[in-house]
Amino acid sequence: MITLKEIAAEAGVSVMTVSNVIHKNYARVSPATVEKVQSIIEKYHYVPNMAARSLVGKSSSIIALLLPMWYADTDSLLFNPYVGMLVGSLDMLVRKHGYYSMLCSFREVEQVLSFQGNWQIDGSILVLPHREDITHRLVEQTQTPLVVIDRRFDDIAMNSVTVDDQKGGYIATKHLLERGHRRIGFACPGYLTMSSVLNDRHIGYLKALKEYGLEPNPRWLFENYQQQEGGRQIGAALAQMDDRPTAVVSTEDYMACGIIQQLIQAGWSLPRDLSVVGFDDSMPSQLITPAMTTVHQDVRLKAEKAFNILLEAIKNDDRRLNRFYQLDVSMVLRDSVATL
Amino acid sequence: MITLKEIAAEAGVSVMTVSNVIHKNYARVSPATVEKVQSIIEKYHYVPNMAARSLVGKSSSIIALLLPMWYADTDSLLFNPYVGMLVGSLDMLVRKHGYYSMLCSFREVEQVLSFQGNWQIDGSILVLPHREDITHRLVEQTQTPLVVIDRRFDDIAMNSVTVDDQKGGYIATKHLLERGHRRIGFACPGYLTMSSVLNDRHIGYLKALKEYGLEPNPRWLFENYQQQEGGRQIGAALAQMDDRPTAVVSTEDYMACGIIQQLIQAGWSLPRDLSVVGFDDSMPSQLITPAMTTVHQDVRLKAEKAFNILLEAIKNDDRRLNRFYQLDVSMVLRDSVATL
DNA sequence: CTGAAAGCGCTTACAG
DNA sequence: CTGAAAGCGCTTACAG
Repeated sequence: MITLKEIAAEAGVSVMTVSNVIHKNYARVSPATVEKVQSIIEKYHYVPNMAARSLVGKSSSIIALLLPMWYADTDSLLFNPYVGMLVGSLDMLVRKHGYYSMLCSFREVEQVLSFQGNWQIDGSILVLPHREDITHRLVEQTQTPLVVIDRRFDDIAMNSVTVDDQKGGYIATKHLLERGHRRIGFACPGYLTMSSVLNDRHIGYLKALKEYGLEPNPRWLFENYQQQEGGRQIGAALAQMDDRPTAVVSTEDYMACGIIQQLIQAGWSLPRDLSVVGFDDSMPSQLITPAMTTVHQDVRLKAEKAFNILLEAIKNDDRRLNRFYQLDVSMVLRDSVATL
Repeated sequence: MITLKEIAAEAGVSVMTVSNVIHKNYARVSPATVEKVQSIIEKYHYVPNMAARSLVGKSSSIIALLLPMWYADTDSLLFNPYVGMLVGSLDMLVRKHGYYSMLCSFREVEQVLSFQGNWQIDGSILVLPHREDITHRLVEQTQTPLVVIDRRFDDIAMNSVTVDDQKGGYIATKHLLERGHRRIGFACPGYLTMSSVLNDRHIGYLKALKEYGLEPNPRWLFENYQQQEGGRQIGAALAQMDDRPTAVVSTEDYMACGIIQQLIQAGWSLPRDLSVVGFDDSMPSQLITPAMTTVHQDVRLKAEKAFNILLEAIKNDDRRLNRFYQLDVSMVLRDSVATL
């Protein structure tokens, strides 16, 4: 690895002249010198040492992608395909803008703060922050710009990008109502009251029912484990019920998949015997049969909005600009809803 | 952010004594001094500046996770759930061993080399390297330890972890043969001859057929687009055939999902009308109905083996130790194969 | 047990 | 247009 010093020696100029050429401060260097230095740079494939830059400058060019490990000790958040999609999209933006992505799996706020200090991170993006307490403390204590995806607090200045979850719950339910359903259940993981995301989706559900003059039936609120396992349990419960709904809105595609799978295995014909609407339009929703009608969110756009806010916060050197973007949602109609 | 210098000043000792305390060189510092310095470190939550360390030492503590962008210009490799699983597993190991993960999406070898120089990367792991030419050049030209996952070259020293693909193709086919099938097709993406991975799976398939005295039927070699789309095309083709197989081995779960989905939509009953075996045991294989019988590979173990080899290469300061590990595969029996 | 010195590769004022 | 100097935060010999 060749250094500025060696280039300077070979060109017979000072180190800072080479530095000026690299940074294209051509006003400060004669064209002849520029050319000479340039050719040596190319000859040796000079690449700057970012550690040295980071040390002297105020910027490290590193963006931290914060991945909480609040679910399982041995699982990475990247096992979740939605997170893969989000992190992948973010990384492409990071690279495109000349930054570098570092992964930071963490359990405690302190780990993030250490990490940020270790690398003089320019900014961070937090993904899938289900734990409200830790997220709140992180927002309070971070010393560098931070954007939180999928979570917003009203009592503190913060940057975030969320999805219009209320609308999502609303249009999912409304779609079923328009197809003639009046007995509509709601399926979600068992921490409905703890998660504003889930809670908003539920509020949207209630709102749509109300518009049709319907009362929610408490027996049709299915709280269970998350993902497929919970869905299978709910499917099994549905199969046992006398007074069952004709349709279910699920707050997760994976849970909806579990419901569908369980019932098909029990011999039901879907969507005839039960209509299901999922949430997120994640990959399996189009792989299963019947392909799932679901609430779509644009994950790439989400990444873009988050990154743009982060960029702005970095430029303004303001760790909490208090910027906010709410993504729209839309229905993707496939085959898991029957018209009554 | 407090620095060594400031801690030294407050403790009334030299910078290098503080450094010795941090590195636990207690033999070189009196217990009283250790305690005094320790308390100041804790009081101010000192964290080392990794850029400075990287600059002075030989190690940056950064591991690069190399993600080729040879598929689509706008897609990250992390959109692939298998890659998410792998990268997530790797990141957990990286963190556990005191390293840091940087993502490096790239298209050309030169980008990787620059990246490695920029950050004085300690080591790199390359994931999903379908492009043989670029991978080969990368192995030749890398200046730092590198482990390649899923690809091996015989003409050059390299570190790699692969899967016993030949065995995979063999046991998948054998399973069908044991269940009474004699008319068995093979479905794969259209670059069978270019990919040693796919080719090995095909060799295993042929070997199993041969054991049963069967000739492969060229009409039952289905090459198509990759993933679900190709599977759907193959499903459509199968639906049209007169002389069709009773079972298909697919080199990809996603492709197998497409086949299954297409045929169910065409009114077929699976596995009665067609048996399907997938490959990889990726997440959707258990979400669909019928749940898919597939060849399982242990992605976590794969990550572990790759990381261990990398660690060894780093310790030995040898960029091409020429270490190699081949993962075993096994059948996961679910519901997509009928007994004839 | 403790410290003064040199240096990693770069950038940032400053002087000419 | 060009350069000498200082310094970012740390570690590594070396001397005592």
